[in-house]
Formats: sequence, C-alpha cells, structure tokens
Amino acid sequence: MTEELAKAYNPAEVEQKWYKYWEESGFFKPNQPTNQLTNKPTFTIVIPPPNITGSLHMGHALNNSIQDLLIRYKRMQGFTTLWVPGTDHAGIATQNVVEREIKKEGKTKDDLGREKFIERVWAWKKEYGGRITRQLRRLGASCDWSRERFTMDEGLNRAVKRHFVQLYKEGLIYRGKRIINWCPKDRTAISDIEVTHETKKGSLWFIKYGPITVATTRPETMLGDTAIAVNPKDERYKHMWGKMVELPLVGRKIPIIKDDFVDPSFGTGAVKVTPAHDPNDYEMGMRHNLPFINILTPDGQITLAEFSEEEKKALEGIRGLDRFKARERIVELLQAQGRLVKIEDYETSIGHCYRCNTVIEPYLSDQWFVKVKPLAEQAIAAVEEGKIKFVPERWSKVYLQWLTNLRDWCISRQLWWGHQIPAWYRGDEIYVGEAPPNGEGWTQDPDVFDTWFSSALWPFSVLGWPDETEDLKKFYPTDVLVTSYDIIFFWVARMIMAGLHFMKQEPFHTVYFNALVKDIHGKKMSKSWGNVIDPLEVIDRAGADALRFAFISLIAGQGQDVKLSEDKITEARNFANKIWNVARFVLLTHPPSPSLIKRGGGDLYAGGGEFELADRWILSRLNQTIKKVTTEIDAYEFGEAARALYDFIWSEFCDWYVELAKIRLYGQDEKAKAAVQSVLLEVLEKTLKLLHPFMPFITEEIWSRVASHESKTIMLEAWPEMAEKAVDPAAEGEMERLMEAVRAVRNIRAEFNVPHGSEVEVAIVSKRKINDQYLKTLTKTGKLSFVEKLDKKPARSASAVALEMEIYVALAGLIDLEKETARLTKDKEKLESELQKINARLADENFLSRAKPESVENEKTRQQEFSAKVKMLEERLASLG
RNA sequence: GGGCGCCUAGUUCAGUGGUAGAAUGCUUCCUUCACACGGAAGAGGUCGUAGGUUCGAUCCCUACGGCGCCCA
Repeated sequence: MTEELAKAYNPAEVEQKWYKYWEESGFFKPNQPTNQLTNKPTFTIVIPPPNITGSLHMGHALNNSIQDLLIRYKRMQGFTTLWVPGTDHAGIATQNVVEREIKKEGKTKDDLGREKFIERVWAWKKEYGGRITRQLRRLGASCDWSRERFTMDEGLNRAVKRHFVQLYKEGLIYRGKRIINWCPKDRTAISDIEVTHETKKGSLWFIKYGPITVATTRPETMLGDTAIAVNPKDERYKHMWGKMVELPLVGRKIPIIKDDFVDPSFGTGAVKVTPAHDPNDYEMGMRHNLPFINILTPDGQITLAEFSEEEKKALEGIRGLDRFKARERIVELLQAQGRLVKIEDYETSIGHCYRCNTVIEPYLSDQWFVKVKPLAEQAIAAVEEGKIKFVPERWSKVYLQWLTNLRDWCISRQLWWGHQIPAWYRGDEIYVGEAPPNGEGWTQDPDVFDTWFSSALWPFSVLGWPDETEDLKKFYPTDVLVTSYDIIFFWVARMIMAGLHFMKQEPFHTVYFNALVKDIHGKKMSKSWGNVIDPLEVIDRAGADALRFAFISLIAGQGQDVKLSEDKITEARNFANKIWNVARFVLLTHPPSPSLIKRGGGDLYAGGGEFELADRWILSRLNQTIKKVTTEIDAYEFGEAARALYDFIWSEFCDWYVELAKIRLYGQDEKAKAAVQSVLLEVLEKTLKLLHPFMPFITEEIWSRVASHESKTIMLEAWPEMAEKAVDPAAEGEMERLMEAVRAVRNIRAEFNVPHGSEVEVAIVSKRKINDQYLKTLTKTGKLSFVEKLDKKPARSASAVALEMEIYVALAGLIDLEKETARLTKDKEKLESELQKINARLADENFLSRAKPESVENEKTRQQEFSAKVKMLEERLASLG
C-alpha cells in the first residue's frame, strides 16, 4: 500500500534517489528491453561537451534540459536512444587555471617544464574535471555515462591525428608564415573568430614623414614601417611616387608606393605601411616585396632584434616597453621633434581575445592552417539542399554567409595543454604522420591544436572513429544537435565540414539552436554584473524539475533569448506542487480494493457505461492534449508543448474535473465512484507520462506510488498516443455551456456579496438543459429550475446572459437595483459596441462580396448571438424600471 | 558600413488576416477534508509611430523611432 504523500512536494528528498536508481539500473543505455521489442530506429544526440574547467551555468542548464527532453521523449516512443556525454579539454582555459594554481606555489609553468606541467593538468582534471558531469546528473540528464568521452582521451587523440594527417596528405593543411591574431597575454595565436571586435574611441595621429604626412591609429608600429602608400588615383601625391623618405626616429629610408587599397579620404590619403603588424599592410608588403620587420616580443613589448646597430642605439629608450607605453613614448618623441602635425578623435574597431579580453596583436609567425574553402563548399551544400535543417531556420542564413566568406583557419596554438601537432622537423625537412618518424634528429612541433580542431570530430570520434566500431555503424549519423547559436561558427560549421569530409555523411539532420539565457532585464548573466543565478542553487531550493520546466516554458518559437526570473522559477515550482497535490488527491481517494479501479483494455474509451459528461469531456481534452504535446515536440516547439500541459493540468484537470469528480467520489454510489476513479487515474497516468520528459523526477516519484501498475520506471513507459474516439466535441460543447453558466452565477454571487456559505436559487432560461448537479455543486445553488421560455421576469434577481442562456439568480434582500442596472448596462454597452462593428461589416458590400464565405457566415451567426443577448439585456433593464 | 532580431496588460512574455491571452503583481472575497506553492470574482491593453496592401491589419509590406545581437 502506498504511504501517504506529504502535503507539499519536496524535491530535495527524492531527486538524487531517483537519479541513482536510473543510472544504476542502466536505463540510460540504448538497448532497453522495451525498445528491442519494437525494433524502432536509433535516436542519437551527442552533448556539446562542456569545458572541464567550467561549472554548470544557466546556459548549460537550458541546453541540457532540451536535450534530455528530446532523449526521454524518443526513448518513451521506443527508439533505441543514445545520448553521449563528455567534456572538452579547453586548451587555453584549462592551461590558465593550472598556471594560476602553480603560481600560488610561486612557480611558473616554465619552472616545471612541459612534461611536469602536463602531469599537473591531468592531476587537476582528475580532481576537478568531473564536477560538471556530476552537476549534469543533478539536472536529471539521462546520458549514457558508460560512453562518456573526453576530447583528450586516447581514442580522441588518435582521431585528431588522423584528422590532421589526412587533411595534410590531401593538401588541405599547410604551414606558413602569416599574419595571425596574437594574444600577448596567453602568448598564442588565435583564429579569426576568436577575436571579438569592439568599437572604441581612439585617436588619429598625423605624423610628418619628411615631405609627406601620414595618418595612423597606431603610431607605435612606425618602428616597423617599410613604406608609405598612396592611392594611384590620388593626384595629390603623383609627384612623390617612388621617392624615398626618412622614417622618423629610426632613420631608415623607405619608399612611397602606390596601392589601390589606400583610401584617399582617410586622413591625408597617405598611410604608413607596417607589413609585420597589420593584415592589410601585410598584403601590401607581399604585393610590393617590402621587408617585414617584427618589432614586438610574444608578450607585446618592443624588441629591436631585427634592427641595425645604429637604429638600436637611436631607439634605446624604447626597447622593452609595453606596446601601449611605447605608443605614449613615441608620440612624445615625435612631438619633441616637431613631427606631430595634429591629433584627431577617431572611432576605431579594436580586436580583443575572446577568452581574456586582451587587445590582440596582428603578428607575423609560423603557423598551421586549414584550407577551408573546399570543405566549406560541401558544408554549404548540405544546408542549402536541406540535408541539414536549422531550427530556427534563420540561423542558416548566418551560417551560409559566414561559410561563403571564410579565410583559412589557423589551427596551431602556442600552448602546452592540448593535442600536440604530429609534425616533426629536422633541418628543412618536415614529417607529418600519426606516429613519430624513424631516424635520428627529429623534433616534434611544440605547438598544440586549437581545441575546436578536435571538437569538430566529436559526433564520430565519440563513437570510436577512426576505428570502425559497432557504435559508429549503429549511431552515426546522429540525429539532432542541440547547441547555442554563439558557437555556430566555432563548432557547428566545423562539425559539418569534418563530418562530410571524413564520414561522407552529415553528422546530424537537425541543429536546434537554443536561446541564450539572460537575466530579467535582458542582460547577459555574468559574474561582474552580479546578476548570475546559479542553477545548482535553484535545484537545491526549487528542484531540478522546476528549473527545467521554467526554462522549457519560456522557450518561444523564434528562439528569442530566454529571460530567466525568480518569478518564473517560483511559477514552475508551484506547478510541481500542483501536480503533486492532484496526484495526492487521486491516490488518497483510491477505493479500499485496488482491483476495483484496475482498468481493463480500452473500457474508458468504449463509451457508455458509468461514464458521464465530465468524464467524456476530460478524456476528450486529455487526448487532444496528447496530440498537441506530441505535435509540438516534433516541431521543436517545446515552449508550446509545456504551456499546453500546464494549461491542461491546472485549468482543466484540477480546476474543473477534480471539482466535478468530488460529487461522485464523496457520494454513495460505488459504481459511479469506481468510474470516476478510473478516469482520474487514467488522466493522472497519461499526464505523468507526457510530463516526464519535462519533469523527470516528480513524475517518477508519483509514478512509483501509483499502485495500479508494476512498472519499474516511468522512463521506459510507452509515450501516450491519442485515442481518436475519445475526442468528443459534443461533450466539450456541453461543458462549455456549463462553465459559462457557472462563471455567470459565481460572478453574480461575488458582485452582490452573497455570503460565502449561503445557497442561492437559480433559474435558467434556455432551450437546452445543463447538468444541474454540476452547476449546483460548483455555485452553491440550492434550487435550480429550467424553463424554455419566461413570461414574466423574476423579481429581486440578478441576471446574466451566457451563450444562449438567460440566467437569473434570486437575491431576495441582497439585490441592489441600482447596482444591477449599472452592471447590466455595462454588459450591454460592451456587447452593443461589438454588435455595431458586426453590423457595419455585414452592411458593407465589399465585405459581402470579397470576404471568404465562411467569414460572412460566421459574422451572421455572431450578429444573431449578439443581438439576442442585447435584446435580453434590454428587456431585463426595462423590467427593472 | 552590411545583416538579423525585438517593441502586445504595471512587469515578464505567448499569440493570431476578422472576437487579444498567460503568469505575476494589484483590488475584493474564501482557511470548505488535493493544494494558501491554493480557490473564486474583478480591474487593467488606441498590440512602438506613420504610411501602404486588403472588404478588413496587432499580424503582411515600406519608412521612421527605440532596444539588443552578429559580421566587417
């Protein structure tokens, strides 16, 4: 027998218990007994691997709530369901964390040396790397943990090597000295998309280079100038073409060159050219065969290493200065020499490192690159041809536009933590291979790969690639990728490229972009803003189900950012409590013998029997809700599905059906009681199943207490299917009339302050009766009479019109004629104004001839309804005097 | 500079070519044996502004204003 349920739902007591049970029972694994029977196809999701340095934030919570929703839904539908979890080694982030840690011990990574340092990182990973996966369990994520992967584990390392070596052999990877984005703080190259641009107020300095004045936003780079450029169409400088001028401070002689790139309207129309420190100047340098002079150390200080002895002497005071200090100093020196013509305010876009926000430096260095164009072409086609669908669709435009204008991808990073590049050098020789080369004297490239170079392989590397494993055969391609749109370029595009290239098949057929989570004012949650809500704190306080439901019900169709508020979480927690209590009601009102309510076959939907209006109505509504929820989930409209469930459970099941069920439940008729109990149980059970993907814990907890089944878990129950024959428009229409009548009587009771406990007498004028027992119970009506027609209006009554009913509530001493008149007049005015609109419409020739016939019909019906109501109200008002 | 999204009740948000919804807050009533994390009733909106398309626009189109994001 079930133990009694607490009055309020306490998630903290049950959640962890159930998760442990599910995981230990192996329910998260793909081959469940139920779906082996049905032999349905696979449904696979790979998790966007969170960084091992991270802890669960709201973005993860939303993203994983959606994945778990899909996985649980498909699992219940009988698919062979696999959700592969894992974590990302997050090169820069992790290295920074461990560097900070050893700094506390007064050491740097160079003190330890590469090997020891990497050992420290692994030790750190062992200790802290599992935090986020434990937190995912708190959320209820039903991943198959036996298949958990890490982007640095042995198998994935082989995958990355294969990736690199194969692309190299195909000529899609090359090494070269190019201008890349350099982060002086992390002291590594980063790719173009790892740079975020911010428009900032700066200055434009006008500097005299002998006879010509140039304008620049970066005066400090002048040390590396090797030319001055003007536009060939710019007549102003025609006489200077090819002349040499002296570079201020340095004394070097540099030429004045012509190049189309120069914008004559910028500054003076003449610009300094620093090929080693600006991407555009680099291009010019290549075009005009200019020297490339590097003036910066890897951490952004001035170096004179490539300068002549004489120049070094002249610039002694600048050597070793930080780039921003150097800028100040150089401007001072130029000013002192009378070279500074003027300074203008200037807005300019400055690139920052997306990890540490340091101003990045265009920097000339040897790096490895992927030629992405051939890969991108396939990736573009896959989306254009609809082989991969984006939800919401508008993201495909962003994706396509980016892929169309793609530059080569710099994949080498000057870090220690990561997959070391499988390339070896001996003198001028280069060897690229999965295993080290034979022979003496080879040194491996010290650099590692961009973390995203390994993430790109995720959908197949986690399944065993490059080996041809059973998992790979069975689960690739995966089905849906759920991720947030901010990594559409970093990850999504690259997975598609890699998947198509190596597996010859799209890695997934659908990409669902979840929204970003913002605070209530639409601001990004960040520690510095102090507006962060911690998901674990919410889970502790309100339960994982509440957090999940809050998120899912906030999702709008077009992928608007989700603004999470305390109120929304409270609402979801209250909803959980509502479900708990309706279950409590159903279970507490079980009859003594469970066999009485044990339903056989499809009795409930066979019609007839002991079932009455309310039963037919709620079963009709239930089945339409089943259909609605199923359709919406299939359409990735998770918010709509959640709202449909919320409304059904709260407004229809709890507010109406349960109240009506009490009549029979607390009555004497045992057969009627059994009937209503079976309906209650049916609705409860089906509702729990529908809710399970949204709120896994509470549904399991309640399920375990429902005594009428022997199932081990709700997780593996079959997803409900709509019973077509339960849909009953007649019952719904009748209930609608009842509800309208009940609302009308309740309204009158409230308006006239009828004491709470006292009964009223109601007369209804209508051609069709409504269920009098229902109305009496729901409105505390003592005597209820129906008449088809009324000769004399009842005195001392308040009245209302609802649908095609006239409703009179006898009020005896309570009636206040003035108030009643005012009330009815207000109603009448409202109806009249609407009726006027309808009349005008129907008097309009254009409307009659051009509108759809059904619209015209509809308006005619409404005209009749409204005028009938207005007429009733007029008569009533007249009778009141 | 190019592109995208948003503007609906006090607030946070759904939604629809014809009749505007929820939650919360507010007002009033109710501790009746599922639930006060509750129930009932009510007030509250010229659907950003201006044009256009249409018989009819909150919805479609254009411009403008405001907010936000992405790319260069």
